[in-house]
Amino acid sequence: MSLLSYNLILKNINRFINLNQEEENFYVSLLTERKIKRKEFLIKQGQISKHDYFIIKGCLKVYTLDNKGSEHISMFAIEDWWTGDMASFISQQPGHYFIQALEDSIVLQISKSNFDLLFKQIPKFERFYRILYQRSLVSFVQRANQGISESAEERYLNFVKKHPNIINRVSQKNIAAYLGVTPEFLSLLRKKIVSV
Amino acid sequence: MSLLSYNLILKNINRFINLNQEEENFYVSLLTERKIKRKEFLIKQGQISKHDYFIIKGCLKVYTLDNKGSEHISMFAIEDWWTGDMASFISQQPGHYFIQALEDSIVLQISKSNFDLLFKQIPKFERFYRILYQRSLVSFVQRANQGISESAEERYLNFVKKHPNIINRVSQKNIAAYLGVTPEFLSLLRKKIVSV
DNA sequence: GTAATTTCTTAATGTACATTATTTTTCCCT
DNA sequence: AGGGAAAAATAATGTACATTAAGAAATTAC
Repeated sequence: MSLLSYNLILKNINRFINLNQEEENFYVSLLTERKIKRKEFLIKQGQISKHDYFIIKGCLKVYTLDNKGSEHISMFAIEDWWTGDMASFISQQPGHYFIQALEDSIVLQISKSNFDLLFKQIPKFERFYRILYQRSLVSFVQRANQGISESAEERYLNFVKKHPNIINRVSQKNIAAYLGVTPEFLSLLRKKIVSV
Repeated sequence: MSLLSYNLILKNINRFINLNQEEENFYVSLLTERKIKRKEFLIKQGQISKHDYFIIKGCLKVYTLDNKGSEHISMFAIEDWWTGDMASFISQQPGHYFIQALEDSIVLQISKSNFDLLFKQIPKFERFYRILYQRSLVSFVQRANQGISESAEERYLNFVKKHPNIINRVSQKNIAAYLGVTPEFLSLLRKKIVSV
């Protein structure tokens, strides 16, 4: 595991809790680095999710396929973000999500058993995840409401404003699958927006 | 604070962590009981949310008004559930949500300062909230996806299956505002479903 | 560097749901 | 218990977005 990876994840964690040198060493010992090429999968629908992931470099999408076979992206994960199929990881039951790399990527992963061990050995991590989940909840509640209350055009404009960096890295087809519209309709929206 | 309230919230907490007698006493000392009549508000949009709530009895709705003035319900809170405007409560900034009683209700509330104190005095509560938030996240991620990927009819049928008890207590107008459709369209859906 | 794929655009037609208005039913209040 | 208010049903018309199909542009792969 490279020094770069090590620094990035510890800096992420140190936003909320302070670890001493010994704790840092122990924590890092629970992680493994994994390289994944564009189009490869971290997990697939139906599998039990064995790991939780932190992105060091690259970009991935988390998505499901509905019964009609169409793709719904629930998040894009880029550098310094956490991702995974939480429901499957926690329950160790088959999951509903695919996680696929959109660019060659590097992630750090922690296994379920090491995740459990972590809380036993360094209870401070309860606090870290309490705060991390709390913040995630705030944005998911917001997104759940937006999904229901806003038009596709509003959702697109909000996404552009909030994640300009992602817009430039990800195809419109994927943006459409995130917004919950067809690529054709997104194309139409963009044309309309530009012409205004 | 009644013995009934006391037992219900401690039982809820003991699902995830074990408190000794002293800890239970301290925890309960941080709470206050509040009665609220049908149609009254716990919090209103624009206010800073001073408390987090646990429902002892009754039923409330958490909702926003969008810029067109229409109502979007993000959850119904009933007995043995937690609720609040988490974003506002945590940040102590003005919030976006209303919480209104649909029936005469009794809640236990904890203030922001007591919430902070709780983590200092009984760090086990980090674990409790870590697990609570983890579980909420799992269901919100699911709801965010359903909001985007399913038709109104599918969302209605899922809601009926998942929360049959709530269906019977809450008006169709409110169910419609939760599902993100008009009451007129929900009425049409129900007619169609019954006739099948 | 060029063929092969994939992505993006444009346009015609179709459908899920909104809006508005009216009537009927249920519920609430004193 | 009865009058008033809110909720629910029904129906006509309108709109946001889907679907299908075809061609143009951009990327990928060998």
